[in-house]
Amino acid sequence: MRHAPAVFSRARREGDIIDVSEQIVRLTRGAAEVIEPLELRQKLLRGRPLTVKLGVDTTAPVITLGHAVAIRRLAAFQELGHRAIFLIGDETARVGDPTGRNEARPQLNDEQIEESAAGFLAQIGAIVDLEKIEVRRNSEWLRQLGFSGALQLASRYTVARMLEREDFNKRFRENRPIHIHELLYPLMQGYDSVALRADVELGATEQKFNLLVGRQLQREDGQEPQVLIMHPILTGLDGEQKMSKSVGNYVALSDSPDEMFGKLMSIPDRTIPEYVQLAADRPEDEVAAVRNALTQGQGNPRDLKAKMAEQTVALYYGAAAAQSARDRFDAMFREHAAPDDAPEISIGDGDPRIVPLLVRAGLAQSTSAARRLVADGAVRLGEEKLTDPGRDLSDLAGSTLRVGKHRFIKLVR
RNA sequence: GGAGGGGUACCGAAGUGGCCAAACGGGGCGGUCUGUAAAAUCGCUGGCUCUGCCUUCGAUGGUUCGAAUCCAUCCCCCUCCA
Repeated sequence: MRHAPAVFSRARREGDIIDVSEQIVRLTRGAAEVIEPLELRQKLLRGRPLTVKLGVDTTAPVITLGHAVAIRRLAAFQELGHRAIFLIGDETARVGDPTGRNEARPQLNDEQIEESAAGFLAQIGAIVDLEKIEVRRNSEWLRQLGFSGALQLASRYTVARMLEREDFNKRFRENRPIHIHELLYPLMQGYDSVALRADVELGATEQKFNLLVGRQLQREDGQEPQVLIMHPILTGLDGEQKMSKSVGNYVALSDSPDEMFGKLMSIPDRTIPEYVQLAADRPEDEVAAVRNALTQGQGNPRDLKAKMAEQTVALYYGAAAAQSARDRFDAMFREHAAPDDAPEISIGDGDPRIVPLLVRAGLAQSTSAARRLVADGAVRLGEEKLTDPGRDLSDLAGSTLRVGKHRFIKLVR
């Protein structure tokens, strides 16, 4: 992102003095598009806190690093002393946002909505200080609107303009159903910005249409239109589809440091810069440095990836935990060393033969599966593969077996 | 309201009387290799007292020496027309 030369207007926040240009760099880090950058500068130059709104789909049961991208940006505003509003679309959840879907989302009842919102807030505590952030619900104003108010809102937009939106357009062309209430969704979201008198709205690039509706409605209401800061959509671990729970290519904020680190190490090399930017949330010059190193073949991509993974884990668990997750990963996957805390299984507790023992240890779901593991050569004692399914392990008390790439059990009497 | 299409293993999808524990693809697991839980490549992927036996193809009941495949009833999805 490029900006005009530094303007020396200053905002005073929590004892720090941060000039506007520096603020812009921090607030738009990782952004794909800002509408309009100049307006953002003007708003900041006034030196008063901006009202920033992030609407979230709190119905997601698991918060991923993908969700975290936007939330981190909201946190950045809050840290700089702005008024950060986390907007729960409780009323819109009753409608079902069609964005990014090819069909209508299910409509939820109040109980489901509150339950998922509570779960959502509990998970994002690692990113934002919930004490300092304002949590609002759009039912506050949407319910007061009433039917006539809704009609008035609906009269501000035409069907043709709504159909400009790609997903609606596609469904319309393909003769697939578009429910009338779905057409109202962008208006509801836009009206949220009017009701909050938002200066800035954050959202993913796929939200652009809805975000722009907010600008228009504010203009019609006589307000200064909000600035849109849109972030890219984080690619999932598979390097193909966007990160989501349903695809299964995700890292959850609730993942342990080890899980988080390991999952991040599985991304394809070409997505490393994207992750440095959006997952590790590093500044633009660092992202550029990584991108250069990769294209010019400097250094091992593996090491760049490990650094990114460590930085990302550190955001949620701190530097020490991230470092030790990295150490454990190296020990387990590079050196194939047994961890100190390998689970123990008692040979004496039942059949001492290898097949039933694997089942008892939970390393195979059935006797048949255990037989397959043994036949495949997945079970080894040091360098020796144990391939006899009838092998009696009574004499091996005290040794550690490795099963597959990274599972270990310690045999005890 | 009318007409039609479909429900098969974790998912998608073949199979329409025996050669079917059920092709193929994905996913998962494992071997080799490696820079990693990447890529590539090979193998496995219902259960068991495992060269054999038992259970499975929406549900139930039939026909048959024999059924995922035929018949009956029921349950559930979808499309088109109105």
